[in-house]
Amino acid sequence: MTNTTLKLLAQQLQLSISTVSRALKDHPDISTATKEKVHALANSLDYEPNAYAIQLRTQSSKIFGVIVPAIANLFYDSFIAAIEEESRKNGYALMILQSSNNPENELNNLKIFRQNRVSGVFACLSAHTQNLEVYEKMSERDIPVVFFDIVPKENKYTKVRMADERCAIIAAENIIQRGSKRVLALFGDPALSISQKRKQAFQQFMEKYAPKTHCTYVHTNSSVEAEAAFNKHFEKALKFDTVFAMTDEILIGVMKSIQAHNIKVPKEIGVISISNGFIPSLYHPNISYVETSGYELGKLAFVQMLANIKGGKTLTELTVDARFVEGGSM
Amino acid sequence: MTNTTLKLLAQQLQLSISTVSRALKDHPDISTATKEKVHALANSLDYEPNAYAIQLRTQSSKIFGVIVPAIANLFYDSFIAAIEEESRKNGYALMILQSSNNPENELNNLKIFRQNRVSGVFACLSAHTQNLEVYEKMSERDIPVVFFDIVPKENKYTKVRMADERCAIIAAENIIQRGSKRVLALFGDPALSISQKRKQAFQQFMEKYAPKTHCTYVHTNSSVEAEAAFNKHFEKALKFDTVFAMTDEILIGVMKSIQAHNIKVPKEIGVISISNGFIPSLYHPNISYVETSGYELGKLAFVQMLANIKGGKTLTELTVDARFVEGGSM
DNA sequence: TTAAAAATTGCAAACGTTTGCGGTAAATTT
DNA sequence: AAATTTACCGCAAACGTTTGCAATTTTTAA
Repeated sequence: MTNTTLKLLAQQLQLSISTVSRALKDHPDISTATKEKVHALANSLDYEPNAYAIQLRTQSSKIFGVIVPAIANLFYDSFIAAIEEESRKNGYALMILQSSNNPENELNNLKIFRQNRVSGVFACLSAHTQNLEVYEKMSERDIPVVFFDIVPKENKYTKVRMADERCAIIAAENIIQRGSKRVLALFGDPALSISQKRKQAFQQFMEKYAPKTHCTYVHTNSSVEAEAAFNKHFEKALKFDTVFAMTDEILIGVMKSIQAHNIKVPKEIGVISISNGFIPSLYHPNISYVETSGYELGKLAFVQMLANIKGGKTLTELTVDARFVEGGSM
Repeated sequence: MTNTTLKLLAQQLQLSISTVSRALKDHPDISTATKEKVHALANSLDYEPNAYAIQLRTQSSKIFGVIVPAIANLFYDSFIAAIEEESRKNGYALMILQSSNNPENELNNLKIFRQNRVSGVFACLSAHTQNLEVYEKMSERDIPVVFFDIVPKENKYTKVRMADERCAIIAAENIIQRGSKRVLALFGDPALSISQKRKQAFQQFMEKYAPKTHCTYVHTNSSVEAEAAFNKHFEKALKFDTVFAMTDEILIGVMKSIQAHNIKVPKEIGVISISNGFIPSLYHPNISYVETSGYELGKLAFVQMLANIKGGKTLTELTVDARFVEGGSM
């Protein structure tokens, strides 16, 4: 079956295409009588405007592009869920592509976005992206880019991210409040700025406000590494009374070891992490964590995007605040 | 900056638009000399074909639509990851929308897909969708639909799903092999055909091959309910030696209770579930499970889609096979 | 040398919209 | 009754491609 077009409607109604077009969008030039006729026929014939023709004519699509390292990720998928919701409300659709942390894919994805003339793109840099030229190219094309989570350092870009330092500090506060004497603090890939920021803030805070507390800092790249690290340090005579996990991945490794050794939480050891809340809720007792909500971040990013589109450029770095969520592990 | 178009290239090269167009796609009619010239200029001017113009002209977009109940879901996001990979390989992009299990959203999403003239849609029915007219409308428009996971009953549709009965039977086999005497079997929403299928297959198999084993069947709708159900049944005098969880959600509830009571797995109780593997890997020992891979399902769905597009209609129901993955919980 | 074949390139229509502008008929004002 | 305003509608160009066909030039064959 061939799609119904304005032309078809016009023919059947003995009207011009322009009249039909205007009638469908309630243009004041058109009489109510014809408007009704047009709407009636359009409905019965299931008229659906051709988005491509519209975009070609108006030079503006109603599509946003999104680049994430991986969709299958507890943080990013809640981010995506958030902007998807907002997009729908605002009449946009989403085109989602994953970089798999591969700069080459990132390039290709951007290309697809350009070819589809997206109205804007939400981008999370892949881990080791150095070259930001591609993103410059987007700006030249007047396609706004909102960076999120993993963002470039230069402040000529629009970006939203978690308040990483605050997260680390909130965690440290709670550790101090617990009266911890020996803590094992596990961080992620040391090459990532997110690991650096969190560790630095954490360490500074601890040294300043609890200089007597003994902290051991370890970097791990996976949950398996985290498990091994915890095991190694745990089996030494000096036992930790608290463990801090910078990410869900690390927490998972830690908890496996804790379960394996049948260590009592929080009696024998306190556990605290930074998370969006899903993983901490899987254990008994629930793990206390500092919340970093991908969902909130998504909402914020969307606001930024809209501001960018409507009011020209707005170059700011916004962060979404963190809050402590009490589980039962401290 | 204005986008470079064929017209622009043509002007600069003193060639016709058609020649430039053909040169860029290596049409044999064009001499190598001009081809080179055209490519050179196109490169230096960063020419990107306008996807909308192409689609308008050729009446075929290179976009697939995907509808899932929720993106933030361990199963669906691996499904999405799979078709995203394949799509990229085949020059397609993805437009992903979530229904939030709301038939109204589902309708709107389909509309967006139609307006964007997607080449095909992958659809997972929302839980209580009854009216399949909308999908008929897609077919009328020659837009193939591949259903996945939650699929319609009628077999005039193309669908891929997990081998639900097989999953349940594999689980039952392992339970029997363990020599279980009393098992608690937890299933999901009884309204969903997936729950029905799994339960029926499980029950039949058990009754046939282990009639003496005492099975208690319970339906729960959330992980909290599952936890409560496990608690309730556990606290009765008659203890279970094995528990079966139909989904990750249920497994999560069960495991919380198990941790809370500090029950030893697998010594005091055996645990087995149906899962894609992520959740079972969070516990120590890893939970044994029957694998249902969203990733595999995605690959399969994509093959079906391509077949549909290339070779006209192929109405079949394909299932991806299940396999048992040994953890340490049985 | 001339006719025919092959190699190149260009013309123009079409895809389905939107929109500035001009035109006609009806309604209102003088 | 003439002049002016208002209400309604259509023409035609444009967005950036693709593609059948015709036109031109070059090569080959006779």
